[in-house]
Amino acid sequence: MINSLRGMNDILSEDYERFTYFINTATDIAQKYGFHFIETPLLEETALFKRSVGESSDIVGKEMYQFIDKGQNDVCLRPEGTAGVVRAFIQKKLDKAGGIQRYFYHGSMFRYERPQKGRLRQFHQFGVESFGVDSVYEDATMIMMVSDILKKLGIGYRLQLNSLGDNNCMPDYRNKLVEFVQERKDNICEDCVKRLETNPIRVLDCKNSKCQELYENAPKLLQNLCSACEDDFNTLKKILEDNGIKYEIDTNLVRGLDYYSKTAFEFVSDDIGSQSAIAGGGRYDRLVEFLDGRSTPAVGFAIGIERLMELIVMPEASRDGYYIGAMDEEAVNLVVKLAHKKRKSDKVNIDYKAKNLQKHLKAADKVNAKYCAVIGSNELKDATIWVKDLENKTEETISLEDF
RNA sequence: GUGAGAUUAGCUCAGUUGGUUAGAGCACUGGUUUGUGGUGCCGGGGGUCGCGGGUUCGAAUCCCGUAUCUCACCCCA
Repeated sequence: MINSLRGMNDILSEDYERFTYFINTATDIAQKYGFHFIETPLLEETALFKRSVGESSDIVGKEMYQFIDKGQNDVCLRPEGTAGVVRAFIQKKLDKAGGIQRYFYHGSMFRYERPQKGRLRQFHQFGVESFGVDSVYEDATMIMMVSDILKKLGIGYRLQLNSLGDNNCMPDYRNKLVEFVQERKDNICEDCVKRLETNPIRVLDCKNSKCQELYENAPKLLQNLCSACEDDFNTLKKILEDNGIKYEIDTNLVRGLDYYSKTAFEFVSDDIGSQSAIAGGGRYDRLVEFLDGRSTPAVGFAIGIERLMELIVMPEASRDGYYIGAMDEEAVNLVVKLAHKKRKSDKVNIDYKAKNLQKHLKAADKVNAKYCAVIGSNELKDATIWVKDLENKTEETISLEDF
């Protein structure tokens, strides 16, 4: 027997219902915010992710499904969605077109990791990218959108906020931090020593409690912002407060992808185990330029669908459509014909075997049909059909023409 | 990549110190006082006990390997 690969799941039945319910509600909300769907390839040139996500990140460094294709191209399955959308944005010359472009997408992402709760090798994200708006109102709008989606799905969350600064203040801050950490180099963990070289900001995010103790008095990002960044951050907080969205400031929140600047946010759930980040995003004003486009401000977020699955509160399934059955072998043909006709307007389940009434009612109940319609020898005789409303428990026998 | 625990019927799980044809509930299916469901009664099918080796007269049970799942670390959605 051949099984699916490690960390790659089939989605069917109830899971699929949940999955599509999520996609539908998220899509609906994104469209209400004025976003348009975009689909980008699952396979991209490896260089795209090396440049955007960053070679120092774990995602690119050790988690990519990367290979050389038959044309000797270095390609990989996308590990995240933003890079592809930005690539498309530039390729279609929308950066030159100016104005505002807003997109949403959903689809499979691939990371070669050890699977655990809330983490798969092929997983699904729903994401949104907005180009051409430098106002912090857009950042707030992103957060409101995630909040709307989660609320609509009945999911509780905590919102964590931080500002990563911009080209103006970040380099200075980074130097300060490096200096601070260098002085304590002998006592920090191996990973942090590495981070010092590759991406020093990430030491803040280190899970090692000894390191965290040492960094407690480290210079804080938020206290080293330039006035423009600080103003924006304060405005953002104000907008969120005005719109009734609670947040926590987390000065150590560092997004794992290199392209973020200024606003960074993460939605976390306390109900799903250790992989608690259910959505994350922020501003990435430098990325378009970095990928050879004309400098364009941008913000976005992504939601991890699998992590939400068990948290989604599904609306109650109501009875729907018809179940049609025959009690007489001779009526089966007729039943098939009726189902074909009825399916033009309603959902119809049908049984091809003649059975007694009790069996049909049970079967109709099982598929959650609203009506159970049955033809037996009596009905066959006078060209009628017996229809029972399973919800209201009423029944009637009507002519086939009226059915 | 590291660590821990699992893997027996479609699903959830029993299986006593290794000992005859491996069980239950649910699901599926058939019958039922001859046409009324979600909540009756009686019956039936379905498992090479994850896979591959080994120990033994004998292995679901003990040992080794391997795959997958789960949880955690790391990282992230």
